[in-house]
Amino acid sequence: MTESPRRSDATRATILDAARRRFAADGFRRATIRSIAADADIDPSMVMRYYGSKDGLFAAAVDVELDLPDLATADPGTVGELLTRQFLVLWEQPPTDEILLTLLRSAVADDAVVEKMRQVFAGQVTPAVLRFGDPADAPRRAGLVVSQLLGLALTRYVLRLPPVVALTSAEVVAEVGPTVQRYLSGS
Amino acid sequence: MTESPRRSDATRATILDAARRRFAADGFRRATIRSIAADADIDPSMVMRYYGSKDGLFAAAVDVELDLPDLATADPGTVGELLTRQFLVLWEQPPTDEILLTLLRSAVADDAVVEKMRQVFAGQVTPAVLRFGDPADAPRRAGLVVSQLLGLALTRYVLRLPPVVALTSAEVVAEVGPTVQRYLSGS
DNA sequence: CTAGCTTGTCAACACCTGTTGGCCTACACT
DNA sequence: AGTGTAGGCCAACAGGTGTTGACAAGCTAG
Repeated sequence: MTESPRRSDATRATILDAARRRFAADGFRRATIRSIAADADIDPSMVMRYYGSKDGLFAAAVDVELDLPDLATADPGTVGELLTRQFLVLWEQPPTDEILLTLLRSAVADDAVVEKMRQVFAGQVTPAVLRFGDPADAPRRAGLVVSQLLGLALTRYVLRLPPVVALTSAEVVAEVGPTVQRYLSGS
Repeated sequence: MTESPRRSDATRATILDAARRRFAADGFRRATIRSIAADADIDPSMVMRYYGSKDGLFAAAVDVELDLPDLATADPGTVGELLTRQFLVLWEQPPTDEILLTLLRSAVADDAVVEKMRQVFAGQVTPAVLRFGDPADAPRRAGLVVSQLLGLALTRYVLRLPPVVALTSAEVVAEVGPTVQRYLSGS
């Protein structure tokens, strides 16, 4: 059943890699097919051949799996810190770091990406919160948690506000963790 | 000393108004001079005549005065709620609502706008926090406060996550206010 | 009334974008 | 060895961008 690996798979992966980097650095609109192709040392028309269009390439580049921890089996007293720590890992380690940065950078400019972020929220974040506490107000609690965590990502990785960048991972967990904990537990 | 009002001042203001709306709706890159001119019922070249360039127009459009409350004279016990409430007003009332949306939408795509946001942070937010509590760690506390408040703006006004949009102003103040309070007071 | 400056329009420029089709090269199979 | 096909490159397209300059109308000062 498994397709035999073709010669082109390498270039395909190279393109996707360059695309992720460019999208992360420049956002969807500023990142051009030509610049991505140049980074991958390939002709722009190859990008079209393999991914159909710029939109197709973008869709392939931002397919992300958050792998959030199971909050149901976690220690209820430190679940806020756990989630915050995992969030930092996602944003600072390949391959999700570039993907998430891309999503956030592009969400502001394109409505289609906003929709994609809502999907990630509804499909991956809310279900995780749903396994903790009262299911009735889970969406509301998930929304508050995300407002804090995405704000952290925005100020730390996009705007790079110096005092927020200066915080160590442990400090972030210590400061922001309790906030997430309070939102999760239902204030 | 005051310049006599010219006939062109009206068009000038019309252009700036249309620009703010377009920038807020589409972000810097997607908002074109032609579309702004069309909204203002004016020729594109007029925009250039009055504002020099698209960058000049943008700079004029995002000149913002936050008018944050004086935290030194406020009740130290409710200063978090006070700041959160004022933040909501800024984001939901003209003329700052469109300006702030523009800044946030464009900051993600353009490094120059990121710099502008850092300036607003350093020039208007940090000084306000500086008037409350220990000056030594004021930048750090200001950074944490902004991480929560900008995250709120991001999820509520840009991504429009349904559960966050559904919150009333009073609910936002009740949920987020204590977080801001804790950050301000130094956890 | 006339001269001059302001306000505005029109057309064009040079550039960059995503996208397409034709062509060459080199491998793989018979 | 010969041939078909996949991988890759080049040149061009149509459309949209910010920006510019020349030119027409209209108000205002002398």
